[in-house]
Order: sequence, then structure tokens, then C-alpha cells
Amino acid sequence: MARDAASVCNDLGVPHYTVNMTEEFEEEVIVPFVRDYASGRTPNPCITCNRTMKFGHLLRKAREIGAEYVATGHYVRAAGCQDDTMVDTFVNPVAGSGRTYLLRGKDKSKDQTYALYGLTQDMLSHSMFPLGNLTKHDVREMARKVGFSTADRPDSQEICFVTSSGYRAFLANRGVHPEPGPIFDTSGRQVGKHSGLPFYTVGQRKGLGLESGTAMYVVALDVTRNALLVGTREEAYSTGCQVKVLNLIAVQSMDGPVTGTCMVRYRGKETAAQMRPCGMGTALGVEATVDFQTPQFAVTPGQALVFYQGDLVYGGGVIARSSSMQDLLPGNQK
RNA sequence: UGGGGCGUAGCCAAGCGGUAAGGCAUCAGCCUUUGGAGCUGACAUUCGCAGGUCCGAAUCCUGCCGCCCCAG
Repeated sequence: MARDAASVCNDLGVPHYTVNMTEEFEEEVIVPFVRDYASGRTPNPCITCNRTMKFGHLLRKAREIGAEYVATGHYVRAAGCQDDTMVDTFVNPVAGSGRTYLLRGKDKSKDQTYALYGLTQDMLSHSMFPLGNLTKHDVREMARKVGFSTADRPDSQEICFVTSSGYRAFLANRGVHPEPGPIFDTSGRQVGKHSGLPFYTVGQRKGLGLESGTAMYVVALDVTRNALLVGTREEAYSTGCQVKVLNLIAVQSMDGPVTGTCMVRYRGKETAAQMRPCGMGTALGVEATVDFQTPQFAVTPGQALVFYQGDLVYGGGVIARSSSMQDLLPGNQK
């Protein structure tokens, strides 16, 4: 990776710096990642990394060397408002005089706004997304033409800091040694045993090893009983959820219910929804409640809910609990 | 031990004389800047065991073993 970057910078005649942020990464990405899993949630470390590393520490470093913006290869667009029209801040950086918006990238299949919903106004107004108006295909084409060594580097990767042995092994190495416990179906019958709650996630199907005539999915993790709750695919759908640590991008504050669409997971399909703010003093620090127009599969605590209005990212937050869990986890989630 | 039923892959299960459906689970690949999901492919030389009938049986007959149900 670092090699590739250096090589491309060299081709471009751009100075290349290396800064060591392993300490920060450990504290701000990995530690919370492990803590979340250990508490029965399913975190998305990429979202944390974007907010703390790429647009946090990296932007800070950039400013130290006199750079005003950070440019990344995310497939998203940022825009400022001039008069009444939005102006792409990459095309016209000075446009960000008022609020800076985050919009889906042109390549909808590659859109990464979900992973950037946590950025602040300061971060967004000092970011450039040159790939926002291109498709992945275009980008590779351009890279090939210019002769970048990275032109054909494969897309995929899993959690960057987790090896091929998988996140479960990673957690174990990090001292997560949970107690095995029972697996219950939605009628309360014990149907099996689990090897430790952190090793499962809502919506999971594989690895349960249940002897059932039909496919079973994890419906919820019951931390207080150290039990895994499973059900049929239908039983894993939710009509809504509660969201905390809300980060609003399109507006300063949410005064009432808003309508739009939302996504409940990275690369998920969006669904029409309504989001309304919760008053003060809500349990769990819940800040908003979202109702889906059509039930969503495997709405998972710890994952992000990102709310959209058209291509615009309205804001997002962390899923605290889904509606279907209300019945299954009688008031226990602390 | 009088009557009835059933034993097909780890689990569920079709087939009832013509040469082993399907589903779950499992494994592999694809997909993918999170976890999952999804998609594709693989997966019983063999039908509780032993004989017999037949050109041919998981399917018919006999015996044995193991379960279940109803009566005593």
C-alpha cells in the first residue's frame, strides 16, 4: 500500500510523506472495535477510521504542512451552497462558504457515503473527492493510460487490520474469551449452543450448525442471558430502529420528523423511511427513531443507519436497537 | 411381546419394481474498504442388517435389530 502510494506520487511529481499513526489507530479504531464486539454489538471500524484517521489525524497533518484540503478516493461528492444551487467543492473549492453537503457518488454501485456519514462540517469543507463524478471503470481506465502501477490492483479486502484468520480469531487474540451459552428460537425453545456472543452478529446464517428443517438466522444477541436468539428469515426483519450518536450533515439540527430514505448497512439497498428526533432523557442515549416503509432485514445494533434525501446525506447514527428486538429482549439492553 | 406404524447423508425428507428429488447444515468460489446477507458450485455406487423373488429392488417376500403409538 505505502509502496503504491509512493510510486504514484513519484509518477505525479508530488511529495510523499509517511506518518506513523499506529498508536492513534490502536486507540481510536481497534480498541473501540474490540469493546463493541465484547459488548454484543457489531461495529463498523471503517466508519470510525474515516472519521478519526483519514479526516481527523490526516487532515491535521495536512494542515501542519500547509495543505488546506485532504483528497481521498472515496466515491462520494461534497458540495457547498452558492445562492440557491449546490456547487461541487472539488470543481470549485471556494464554494464551501456555508454548509457543506455530502452526496452520493455518481457511480451508485460504488457509493461510499455510508462510510463517511460521520464527518463533521470542518472535515467535509476541507475535503476533496476527485472520484465522485467518475465510475470505477473510468478511474481504472485513466490510471492505465497514465501508467499507474495500481491501475489493476484488485478491489476487495476485508477489515484491513484483521488477518485472513478472521475477526473472531482477532478478538480472541485481543483477550475476548466469552462464555458459551444457549441458542433459543423465537418460541423460547433451546435449539443449540453458541460459542460466545461476540462471535455472532444479527442476520448471520452460517456457522450456527442448527439441525433445523429450514434456514435459521440470528435475530438478536441477548447479553443479559448470554443467549443467542434465532428465527426464520421473516423473523429477522424489523420495521424500524432507534439511533444514537447522531451526526447531521444536511442541517444544523433536526427540529421535527423528516422523510427520506435510509440504509442500514454498507452497500445495502435504501428504503423509504421517516426519522424523528427523541426528546431529552431517553434511555440508551437514543437520539432519534426511524420507521421503515418496508421492513428491513437484520437491523443490527452497532452498525450505522444513514439517512438520505435524494443523493444528499441528511445524517446518520449508530443503531441502538431494532423494533423487532423490543419483543425479544424485554427491556434489558443496558 | 395383542394390534398398528416407522427405520433413506449430520438433520428434515421425496421416491413405493427400472437403476437415489428437494430443503437445512457443511465445504469451496464469487461479491465486498465492516460484520453479515446474497449468488454459484460441490456434497449418499447407496436406502437399519441378513437372506430370498425378479432381467432388474430403496421399493415385493422372510427373518433379525432398533424406535414410536394404541390397547392389556
